[in-house]
Amino acid sequence: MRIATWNINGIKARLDNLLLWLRQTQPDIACLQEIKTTDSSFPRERIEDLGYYIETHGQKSFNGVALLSKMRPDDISRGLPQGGNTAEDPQARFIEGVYSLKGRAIRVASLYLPNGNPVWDDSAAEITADTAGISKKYAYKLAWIERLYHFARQRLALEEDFILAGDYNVIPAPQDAARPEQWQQDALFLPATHKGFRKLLNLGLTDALRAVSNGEAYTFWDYQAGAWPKNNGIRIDHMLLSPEAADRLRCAFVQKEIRGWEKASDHVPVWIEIAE
DNA sequence: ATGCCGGGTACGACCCGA
Repeated sequence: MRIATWNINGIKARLDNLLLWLRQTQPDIACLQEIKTTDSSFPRERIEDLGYYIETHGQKSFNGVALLSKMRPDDISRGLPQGGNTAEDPQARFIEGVYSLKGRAIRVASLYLPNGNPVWDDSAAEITADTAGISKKYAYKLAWIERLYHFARQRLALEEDFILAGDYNVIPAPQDAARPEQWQQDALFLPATHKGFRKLLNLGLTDALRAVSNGEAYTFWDYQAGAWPKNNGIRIDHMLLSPEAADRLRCAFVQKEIRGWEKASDHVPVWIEIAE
């Protein structure tokens, strides 16, 4: 079974690329991020014509995530639980599907973790020992990682195949950036960001790409400043696996060449193969 | 280079991304 994740940076602008990719790569489940549209405006027909079920959690203009799957999902949930806080998250960044694979349940989530920049600005958040002077955007990112931690801890207790896939906006280590010195003060690389990501991994999740290779595996190249021709990339799209899913991991790939396509997204797809 | 490109909104510039 092939499961993929791709931040497509706008479903309407990327529909032809998405259809071409679906035909070529044939993912059984595809996690999309930054669909940048509402559920009712999502262009369903040509994707359904390729044999995919579509589940979306969208909003107007920004964010938005989706799950495409060749099998019908048994259950779908939208939004990351707030953990004690009943307020709805106004940003559409999380959707989870439950699928049946030869009698087993497999849970796959598509997530778009907040960017968090600028880290320091005038809209200082609540002052605490850990967060003095940081922006509301960075505070939201750190809180979102903490919410994801609590969610993952609950899911891991089920001891099922569970895959957390998406755009994490986290560069895990210096080797995951062509120019790590450029990211030292960035929300994608700051110590507090790494601390949250490590806490998540330390629950027992496996970073699928790093489980199969220590080599260069960038997934994002900025549109600006010739980042793509210079290969000034970063690895920020990840697939984290429960121990049950990691046991079945066969391979993991980054489809780097797709960054060179006409009208490319600034992210490329990542996919894994899981033994059935 | 706190904005070099590109998408969305909506039709003139702004907001946003990483």
